[in-house]
Amino acid sequence: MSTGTGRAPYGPPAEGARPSKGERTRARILDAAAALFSRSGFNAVSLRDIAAHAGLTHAGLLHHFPGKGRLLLEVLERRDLIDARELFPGLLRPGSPAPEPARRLRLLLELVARNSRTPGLVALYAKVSAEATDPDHPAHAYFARRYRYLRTELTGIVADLQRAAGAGDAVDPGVVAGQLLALMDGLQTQWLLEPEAVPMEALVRDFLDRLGLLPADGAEATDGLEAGDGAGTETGDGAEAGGVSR
Amino acid sequence: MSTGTGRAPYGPPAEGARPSKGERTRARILDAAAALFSRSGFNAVSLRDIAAHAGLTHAGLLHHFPGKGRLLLEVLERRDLIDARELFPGLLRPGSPAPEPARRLRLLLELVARNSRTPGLVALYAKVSAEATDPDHPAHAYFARRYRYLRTELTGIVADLQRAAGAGDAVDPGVVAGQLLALMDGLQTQWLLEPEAVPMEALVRDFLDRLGLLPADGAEATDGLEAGDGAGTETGDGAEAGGVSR
DNA sequence: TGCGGAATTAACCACTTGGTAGGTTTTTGA
DNA sequence: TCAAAAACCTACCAAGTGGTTAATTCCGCA
Repeated sequence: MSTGTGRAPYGPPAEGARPSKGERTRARILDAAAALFSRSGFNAVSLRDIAAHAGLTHAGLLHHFPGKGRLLLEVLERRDLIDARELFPGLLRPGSPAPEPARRLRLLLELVARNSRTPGLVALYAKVSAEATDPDHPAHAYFARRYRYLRTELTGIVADLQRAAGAGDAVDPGVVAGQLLALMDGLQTQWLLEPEAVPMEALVRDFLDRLGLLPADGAEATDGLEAGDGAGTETGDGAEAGGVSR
Repeated sequence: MSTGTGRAPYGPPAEGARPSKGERTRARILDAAAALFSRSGFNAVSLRDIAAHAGLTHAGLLHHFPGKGRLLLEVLERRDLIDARELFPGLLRPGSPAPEPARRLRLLLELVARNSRTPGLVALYAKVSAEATDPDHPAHAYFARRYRYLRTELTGIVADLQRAAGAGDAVDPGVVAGQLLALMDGLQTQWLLEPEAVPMEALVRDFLDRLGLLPADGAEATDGLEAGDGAGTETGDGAEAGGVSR
């Protein structure tokens, strides 16, 4: 969202300087696409809708993105960039200087909490990941890779937490990771249908607690919230979050 | 699937007699719609696709169903009818002669196992429930009602199981029910993307086991499988299952 | 056998879809 | 300042969308 991101199509962001007109439009288009995909999924949204939302023609939009599928992928990737910067550094840069387990757990819970406040992109990931189940879907490979990565990464976190808590390998960390990932996903669908009936964060926290993976607890749980969002600056009109659990 | 279901639109099925031509094509249309919705979701499938699959024109299809949304709802409802007949009798007939808890648990696990063998309708519920998150979606009310019902019903089952296992109320049955429902949902999305990497049934079973809700275990787990499908006779080309967890 | 209603169709409607072609305007950097 | 490049628009395309209408074919029953 907000200010400049990339300089040329798919290129790295320009750091200090004011973004060019093209860069600004590109960002506006991505914002609009994220908002509309969130509301109605991928298939039900037209390029003309998105373009109008961004203040240009759909032909103008296609000057910046080669096609609808590509646009979707860029929306998803940009979200990962903002959201998972800390939690799963390996998703972006394969060389992974992972933070310590306790911190990663806290970041994970913060993410769930943040999702609870932002239906928009939660809906994006929920809808598009379901659509992407179809092997022909433009984001199919993206989501398959994503889940594979998240499962293994989450397995590592769980194993670390078990070790830290002295809980041994009473339960297979891979199993717990798969369950945790599924839990977060499934809760989102329910929560989108009936927000007040599904306290996402509490349910995830309870799940972890029952496994003895939650530290001393207390009031330190969500402190430092919003601290990790960094350079993205979280402007945007629609919403945020959604990045990891879906 | 298979033979006759309703006599008139939305009417009860005719029992013994051979179904009329209209009833037969209606069933064929529902079969085709289920198969195609499963493959690509609701929005991405056209009435012409469905009609062609069923061997008629899309105008002919619209003689039997007043519109696309209605068709979707009937597909979903028919699935519930076949699938949840025993597990959640209250979904169909509000007067609920519920089976005993142990049996319901077994039925639940059987359902998960059956889902693991039938991607088609699992995909249907996964995709459509995600789409239906949108308040304007024709199936929105259906899914909201469905989840509400499943949560309370599952809460009852969990409470019964806790009582039967002597596990007291160590954990809130409502919490467990919500988690269980989410777990089953979330696993389906992952499983559809990468079937071999996600052993759905084992993960659900493990979750329940850790809560002490699984009985003695042993080989009796999936016996009597397929026993409960009853009059629907499970023909159809595409697949089955998917009914409850999504 | 014949008749009435159900089933089905071809043709059409107005509208939307993603994408392209070619020209015009605006930015940008020298 | 000025020209090249990037941005953007109008107009178009072929293909599809859900749905309607009016006519035809078929089925089932008397």
